[in-house]
Amino acid sequence: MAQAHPHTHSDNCPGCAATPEVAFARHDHSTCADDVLARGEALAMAQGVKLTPVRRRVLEILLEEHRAMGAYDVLQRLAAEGFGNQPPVAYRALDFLVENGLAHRIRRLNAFAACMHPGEAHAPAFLICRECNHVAEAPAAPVRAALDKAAAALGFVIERSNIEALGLCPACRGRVE
Amino acid sequence: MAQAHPHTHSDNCPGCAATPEVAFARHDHSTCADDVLARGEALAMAQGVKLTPVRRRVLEILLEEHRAMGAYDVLQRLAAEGFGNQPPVAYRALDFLVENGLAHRIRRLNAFAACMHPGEAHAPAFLICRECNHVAEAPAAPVRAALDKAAAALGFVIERSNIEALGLCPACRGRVE
DNA sequence: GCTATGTATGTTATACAATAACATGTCAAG
DNA sequence: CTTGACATGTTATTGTATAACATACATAGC
Repeated sequence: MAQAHPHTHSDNCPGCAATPEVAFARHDHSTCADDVLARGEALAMAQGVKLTPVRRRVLEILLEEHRAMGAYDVLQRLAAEGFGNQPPVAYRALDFLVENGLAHRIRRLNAFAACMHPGEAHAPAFLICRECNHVAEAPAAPVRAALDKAAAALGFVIERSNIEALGLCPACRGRVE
Repeated sequence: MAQAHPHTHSDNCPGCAATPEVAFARHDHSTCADDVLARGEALAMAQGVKLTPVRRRVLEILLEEHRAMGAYDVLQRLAAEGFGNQPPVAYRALDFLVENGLAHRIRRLNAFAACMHPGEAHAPAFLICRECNHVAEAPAAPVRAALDKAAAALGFVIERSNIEALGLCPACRGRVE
């Protein structure tokens, strides 16, 4: 199921920013998805938590859809497949994935997206295109470092962070302006 | 009305981070509030937009309460003072303030807080204490710079950004752990 | 094997957040 | 004085998230 769309899809790839070059470029996403899912399983195993059927399926859905999805979007797909069809089912699975670094919550969109490079220590920054709504997960270690520094100056210790930006992706910048 | 609580309040000051020293420290907030309100008016004037009664009152409320407030909290206070008591009234005023740099939206909390240094070019980062729920607006120009750089590497142009962090403020760090 | 315990899932109901759509009012430019 | 732009008021609805409780399922210990 991981290779749900083994095509080189024509949309921009919202989450794949393993390398800057692919972030907003066209590429075969099935490879990313398979890889991420495999790493997710390994990671869960290593952390002693369980990637149960619902949780795994939610991760797969996020990878298949390959975009930021609302909890209710996910829920709809779960329900169609015989899983529970009440909000908590989706929220619990999504929270689990976020908690364990397999997905991210994008608050600006009230949405969730699969983490495209789980396990790797990373402080993700999300770049949201206001035109096409695609989301890229940018490597932002330096951003996080700067943030830690700013917090430290106030004696504040950061445990989790959300770094999100709204703007124009390369494609849309060319198209609309 | 700006000097609503002319006391040296004992809570930590959630928004005042004009200088790192005051961010989480005790201080007389009335000065900050008056100053901010005055600057807000000047700013609105300069930008050719109007700080109408509702909008002004919302800003005052945010300054008085001196914490991140939900739209419905603000609405409740507006209603008590004879302004409209329907959600759009609060949301419109809040959106206006955010749009014009007089307030910030803290998505993690579904809340809004007065900007403590309007006009100054700044990319605010919010430090949210998970214990006392206080919010500090940290100066984060370097963070924003790093973020711009990361985005630029992907050809993405940032227009607006939200940088939020959850953790422990100095006071709570001492108290709970 | 059997039972106790923790964890995951299912379900009901509700709380909380935000916006669509439309009506009314207000003010200043023409 | 009318028009147009913008602000406000109001109704209704939609969207997002969680509390609280019931049930199932695994597995560690007896």
